[in-house]
Amino acid sequence: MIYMKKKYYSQEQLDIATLAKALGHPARIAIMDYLASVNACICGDIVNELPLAQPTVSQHLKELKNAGLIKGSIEGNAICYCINEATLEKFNNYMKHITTKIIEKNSCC
Amino acid sequence: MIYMKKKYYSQEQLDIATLAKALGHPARIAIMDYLASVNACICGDIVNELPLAQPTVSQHLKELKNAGLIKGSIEGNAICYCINEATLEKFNNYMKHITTKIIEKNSCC
DNA sequence: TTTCTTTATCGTACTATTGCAATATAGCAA
DNA sequence: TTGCTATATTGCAATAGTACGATAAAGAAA
Repeated sequence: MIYMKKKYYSQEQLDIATLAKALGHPARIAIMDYLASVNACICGDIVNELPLAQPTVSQHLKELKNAGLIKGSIEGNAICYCINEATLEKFNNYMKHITTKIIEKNSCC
Repeated sequence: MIYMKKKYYSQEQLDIATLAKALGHPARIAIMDYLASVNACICGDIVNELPLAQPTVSQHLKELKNAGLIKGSIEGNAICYCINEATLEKFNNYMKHITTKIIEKNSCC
């Protein structure tokens, strides 16, 4: 018997997957780490912090920015990047939500 | 002037990126959602839950399993999957850690 | 103005991911 | 045994991601 496929993806599932995907590369995790650890918002120092060429770092920054995980503001001829707390919070809440749901139940394996 | 690249990625950064990458697809988020919401650990019902063919679902389950996000146990000729809480917790802790670091500082943009 | 500095974009090569039909495997039922 | 059910694997086509050299853009400095 052929079953009907029950559903496509919800907007929330799409959103969370986009955020996770943006975080799904060590270079981008390293950028987030770095931005979180630096007192002020630093721009192109990230290039010196990573084992990657400048265009590659720029590309990773663009992806993080597109996902809403970081913000960039122009400062002279440099650009100041920093983490967008709100987006990170949204992601954390979703993950916490899933985790809580499991802990409430008795898992069977 | 040519700067030396300061570092490569830490093991933690590699691990977290792997977890994020595994979560970086709506189908795999939907699987996690479903596993979290179902009272008992269900196996191939996931195929009926998603708009994907069985081999594709099997592939996504394999990736989640490889990342350590889910566990599978054989039950007759079926396989019972469930979320690996420990891995999810590890991921959540890391994300929480980054978020906390930012909130402590005054971000500048 | 010219030059330097900083970041973004383009073009391209390479690699990885996604999805599925077909097939294989493995246990259960008869 | 044969057939059925549940998953996994293979093979392949299409798409997406990664990395970087070359170059562009745009403000700062001289």
